[in-house]
Amino acid sequence: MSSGLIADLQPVEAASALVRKLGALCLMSEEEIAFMEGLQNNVLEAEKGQDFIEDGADFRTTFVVLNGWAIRYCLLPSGRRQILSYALPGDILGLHVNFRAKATYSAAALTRVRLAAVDPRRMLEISQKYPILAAGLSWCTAREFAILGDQAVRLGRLGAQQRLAHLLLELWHRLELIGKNEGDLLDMPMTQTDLADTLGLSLVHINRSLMGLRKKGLVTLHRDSIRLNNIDALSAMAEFNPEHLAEFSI
Amino acid sequence: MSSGLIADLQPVEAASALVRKLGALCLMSEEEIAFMEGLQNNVLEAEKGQDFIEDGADFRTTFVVLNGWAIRYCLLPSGRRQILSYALPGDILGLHVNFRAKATYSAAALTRVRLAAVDPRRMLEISQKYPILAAGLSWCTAREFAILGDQAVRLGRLGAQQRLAHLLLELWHRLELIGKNEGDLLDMPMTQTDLADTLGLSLVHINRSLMGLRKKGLVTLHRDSIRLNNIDALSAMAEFNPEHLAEFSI
DNA sequence: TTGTCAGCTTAACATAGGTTAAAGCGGTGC
DNA sequence: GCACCGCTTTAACCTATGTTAAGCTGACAA
Repeated sequence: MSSGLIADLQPVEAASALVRKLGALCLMSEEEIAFMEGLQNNVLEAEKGQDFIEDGADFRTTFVVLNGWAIRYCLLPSGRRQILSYALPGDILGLHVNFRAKATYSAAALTRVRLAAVDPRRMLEISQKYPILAAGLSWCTAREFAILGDQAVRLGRLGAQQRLAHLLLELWHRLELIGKNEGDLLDMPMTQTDLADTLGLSLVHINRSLMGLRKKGLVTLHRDSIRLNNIDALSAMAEFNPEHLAEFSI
Repeated sequence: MSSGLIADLQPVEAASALVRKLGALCLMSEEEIAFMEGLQNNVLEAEKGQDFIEDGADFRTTFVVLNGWAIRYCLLPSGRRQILSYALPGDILGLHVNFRAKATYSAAALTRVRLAAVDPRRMLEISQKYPILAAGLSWCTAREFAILGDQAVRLGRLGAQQRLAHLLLELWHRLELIGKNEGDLLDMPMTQTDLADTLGLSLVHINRSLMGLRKKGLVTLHRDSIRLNNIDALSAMAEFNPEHLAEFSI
C-alpha cells in the first residue's frame, strides 16, 4: 500500500502528552525523557463513565492521563455530586498520593480514557534523581492548585453565565497548551448535567445560561463542541484571568 | 490593605510549629529536625490585615506560618473577593512556588502573624536529601488539595447553614491536630464579612445562617470564638467527611 | 420503520439568598 | 464622658436560581 518512501510515512506522536507538556516548560535531557516515557509503560483503559479512583478507598497509584478526559469529583451522602476538576491528556492524578492512605476524591472517565499507572515511589525517585523533572512536576502541582482555586472563585463569586464562560475559557486555554484546539472550537465531551455538577447549578439553569450566552452571540453550540466566538468579550464578562494558567518561564 | 511588600514585614525570633506538625506524622531524625528548624530562621511578622503575597506579583518565597492565622484569597476586577483557604500555624504557603513566576492568589494576615520566609530552592533540596521530610511535605500538599476540594464542595453543593457548619468543622479538626482547641470551643478571628467571602454568601445571609445554627442549639456564639455544641449533629447536617483531614498513617 | 433512550429545551412556579437600609453594641481615642 | 468606628443584627423587599413537569431531538437497535 505504501510506496516505501520516508516522505509517505505518517508522523507518529513522538512523545507522550506529559513529556510534550513538560518539554514545553523545561529543557529535559535524553535520559530524563527516557525515564518519563518509561514511567508510562503500564497502560490501562477506562470506559466512558467508569470510576478508577474512589473517595475513601486505599489509593497508592499515580495516574497519568494519556488521552481522553477524566473528572475528579466528590459524592455527598445526600447524593449530590460536585465535580472538582477536569483531567486532560498530560495531566497527573494523585501526584501526591505517596503515603496518604485514602483518596479524598473519586475520579471517573468522561470519555474512554487511556491511563498510565505509576507507582508513586517512582515519582519520589524523580525528586531525588532528576531536579529538572522535579521542577516540572512541582510546576504541575502549582498549576493544579491554581485551577482548583479558580474553580472555587467561580463557585463562590460568579453568576451563572460568568461561571460557564469562565470554565469554557479555562478548558480552552488548557487545551491550547497541549495543542488540542482547532481555533476557537472547544471540544465538549461533558453533558449539561456534568456542567451543572461542575458549576454548582441545576441542569435547567445550565441550559438557560448556555442559551443566554448563545443569544449574546458569545458562543455557538454544536453537538460535541462549542465555538467561542469572542474570547476577549468572554474573558471580560467572566472576569477570567489567563495568568493563572500562564505558561512556564524560568 | 497595605503595600504588601515583604520588606514591610518586621523581623523577629524563630520557632517551629511545622516541625511539631510533621513530627506528629512521621519519625524524623535529629538531622532532619535540625534542617527543618534551620529553614525557619528568617522570621517576619505581618500586622492584622497586611498582605504578604499578591496575586500576579513575582513570587519566589515559601512561607511557613509560625503563629496566627492567614488567608489565601483572590480579588476579582468587579471588586468581589473569594477567600480560598485559611492558613493556620504549621501550614505552608507557596510550597510549590519553585520556578513559577507569578502568584496565582493573594495572602493576608487575618490576625497578627509570624512567618518564616524560605527560599523555595531549599524546599527542593529537601526532596533530594531527606526522603522522610519529602514524604511529610508531600502529605502537606495532598492535605491542602483535600482542603481546597472540600471548599469547592461547600461552595458548589451545600446550602448556607451547611456551608457554615462544614467550614467550622474543618477548622475545628485542623486546629485539633495542632493542639489549639479548647474542647469544643473554636477560635474565630475572622469577621462575618470574611465568612461571607469564604462561603460565597452575603454578609447578611451569613448572619441569618449563624442565627439559624444558634436557634437549633448547634452552636453558641461568643465574642471571638464559637462553641460547637454537638459535633456529631453538625457533621451530619453539613455532610462533613472528616476522613478528608484524617491523620497520617504510613 | 418504529420504539426506546439519553440528553436537550422550555415553561410555570417556588424559594434561597441578595440588596438596601437602619438600628444596636462594644471598643478606643480624645 | 462622649463621639466615633468597625462590626453585628434585623427587617422589608427583590432576583437569581431551583424544582417540577413536559415536550423535543437524534442516535441506535430490533
